[in-house]
Amino acid sequence: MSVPRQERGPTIVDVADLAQVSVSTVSRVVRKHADVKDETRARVQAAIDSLGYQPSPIARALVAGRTRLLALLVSDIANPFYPQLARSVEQEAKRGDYTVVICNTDDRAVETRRYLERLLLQGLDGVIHASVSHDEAVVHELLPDRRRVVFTNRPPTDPQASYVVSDNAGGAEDLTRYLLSIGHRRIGFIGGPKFATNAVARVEGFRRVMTEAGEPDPLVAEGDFSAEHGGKAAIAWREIPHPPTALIAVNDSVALGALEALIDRGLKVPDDVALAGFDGVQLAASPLVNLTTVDQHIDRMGRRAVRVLLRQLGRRAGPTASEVLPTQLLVRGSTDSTLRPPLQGLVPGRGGASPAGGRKGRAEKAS
Amino acid sequence: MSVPRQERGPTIVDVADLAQVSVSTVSRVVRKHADVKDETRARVQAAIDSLGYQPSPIARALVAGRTRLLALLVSDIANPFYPQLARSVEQEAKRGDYTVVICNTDDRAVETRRYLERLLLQGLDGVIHASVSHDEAVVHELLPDRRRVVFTNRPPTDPQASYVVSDNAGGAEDLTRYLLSIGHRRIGFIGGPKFATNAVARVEGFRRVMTEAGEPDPLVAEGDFSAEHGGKAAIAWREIPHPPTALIAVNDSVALGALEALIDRGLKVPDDVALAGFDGVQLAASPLVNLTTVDQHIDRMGRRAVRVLLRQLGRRAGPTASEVLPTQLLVRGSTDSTLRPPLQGLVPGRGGASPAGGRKGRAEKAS
DNA sequence: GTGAAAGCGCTAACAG
DNA sequence: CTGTTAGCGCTTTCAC
Repeated sequence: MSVPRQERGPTIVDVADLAQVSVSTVSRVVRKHADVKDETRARVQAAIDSLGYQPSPIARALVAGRTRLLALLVSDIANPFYPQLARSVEQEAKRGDYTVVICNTDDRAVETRRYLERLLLQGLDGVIHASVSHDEAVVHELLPDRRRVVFTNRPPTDPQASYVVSDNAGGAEDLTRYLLSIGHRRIGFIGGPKFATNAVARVEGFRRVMTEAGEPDPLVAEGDFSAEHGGKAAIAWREIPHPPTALIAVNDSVALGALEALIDRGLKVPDDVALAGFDGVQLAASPLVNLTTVDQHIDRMGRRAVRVLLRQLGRRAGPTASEVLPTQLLVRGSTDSTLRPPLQGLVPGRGGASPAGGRKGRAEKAS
Repeated sequence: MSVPRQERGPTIVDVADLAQVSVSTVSRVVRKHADVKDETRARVQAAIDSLGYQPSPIARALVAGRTRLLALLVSDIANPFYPQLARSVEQEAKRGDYTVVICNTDDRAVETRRYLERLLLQGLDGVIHASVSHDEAVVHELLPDRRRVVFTNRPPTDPQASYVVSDNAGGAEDLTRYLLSIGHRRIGFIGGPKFATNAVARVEGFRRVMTEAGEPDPLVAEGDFSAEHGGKAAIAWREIPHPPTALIAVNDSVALGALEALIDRGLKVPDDVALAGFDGVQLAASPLVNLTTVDQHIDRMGRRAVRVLLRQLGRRAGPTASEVLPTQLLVRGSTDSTLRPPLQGLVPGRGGASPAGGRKGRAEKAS
């Protein structure tokens, strides 16, 4: 393993030599810490500038036990929800002079463990946990200090744990009420895995409202967060006696899978079946998709999560903090045919008619 | 800044004490380096196990000047191309016991500089540069050792630089020839920024084939990689005297933007205008999109890039290596109406006809 | 105000 | 085969 060694720049000793002071004085100047005589400070600063000296984070980390490194744990970077979250997390972290590492867990606790073990040894300072895996125990085991972690996207079980999540149940309630209000009675919920507490909360909200509406035992399909699951569930329900007239997917990705599968079967959305998602990813707003959804304000959630984490990291004994953010229902063409439907009527060259074309109503209306 | 200090686990000294040997012996055992008597090794190993000792990467990095940390520079994690690339890069890096940090440059050289400065100080070992920004000079300035960087996605200018890229020109040529072969003469190319060498190569391939076909001055719209740009260019060309009958977008994201804009105007794809992309992102295969594209085999590209980088990192004097990977044309409904068109004929509830439904031909055929 | 000295946890000669 | 000895580059008492 004769690997090339990183060339190092000037060290604190070089600066000290040049400025004719001790290293401790240089250290003080660099950290603008204790009192240093103005003149000395100036001399040291000049030496720093002329050498282009920059302190080594590695050495600092060795001494301080801190790295200004945060990890963002996501389920699947290929699910558009996570890149959106990642961008906002990264941006906010940058403002606090932290760097973010993105880690894909694939919702497997073993991956959570792998990353955490590795990065903690590497000197990780904190974790933004946006993955929904059944791994809370692992996190608490590896990071017993609750202040170093903030859960987002899904609420944690541990009452001590810090989190920034959406009002998942409330959002699902709003959405369900809306579907009932436009006349749907048979509504199917394409759910996520039962270890995902955000998915569970959404199902609960749905169930609650349905029960209130006199539909105490609505259709619910458990599964994972894959588009395939969405597609399969949507199709399976076409075969049953009284197929649902509306579907709610546990998130936009699953909704997209359902939409694709429905299209594949030649079904019309929203006329044959209405469809809604949850998250509010950008893609859902595309005219190709035009999906009714519950907006989590992903950017805000990411920003808030970082703020909360940095606050906890910043003081010695501060308690953990938590936030529940409101959601917003976005009604689009996939449930409301007076708006543009998910898909314009573009038909193959031979046969089939084309629609009126152009816009049909506003593309979207907030709840 | 009274920040909580990371609790540290047992150190090498603890192990040495327990095993009644010197730290160097422990170090040897840990690194399975020099010869250690079996009995000693066993004793040390027992101590390691009982203490649950794990060496500190930070201290190692301080001594070795290496961290087993790689950075993946991407233009925009929200462009589906990059998450797909990131997954394969991450996976391959994991196999070599490296950890990958994903960095968004937004295609701004200043961001490249920011990340690189920061991470190099942090002890970054190598860089997979998949962002296409005009920042090659910055990279070479900050990382003069060419072995520490591999460019992917876009070919670098520096002849010494290592890279793993697709045959961008060739892919564009294949695509253009295909469009000509199905009868298109007026083809518009929605290009990217001129600082992006991959985009430039694609335009060149396009121009070459068009010239050969007797269309020496085809439509080309320069711009950025945004979906907006795709939409605007596609629309703008509807207004000119002889609008193109086919469009090629510099990548799938731009193509998606164009598709959305065309739909928005009530135009039919591929009948009013055919549309193709470049990249081969998963979304392009969706029945909602069904986009003809040039497959870059993103996963393979990411894997190869990591391999090349790790090889260069691994030996002291090995020369830099480079690879150009072949592409594959994927013909789908956005250019071939005998396949399923991008959008099934789903029309609003009132008015408009619905299509035959079900599949129309194979969803896709390789070139 | 400033400096000297002792590490942080590990690796890497160099001796035995 | 194994131990001793220097550091890696920085922070941090504790003196002066």
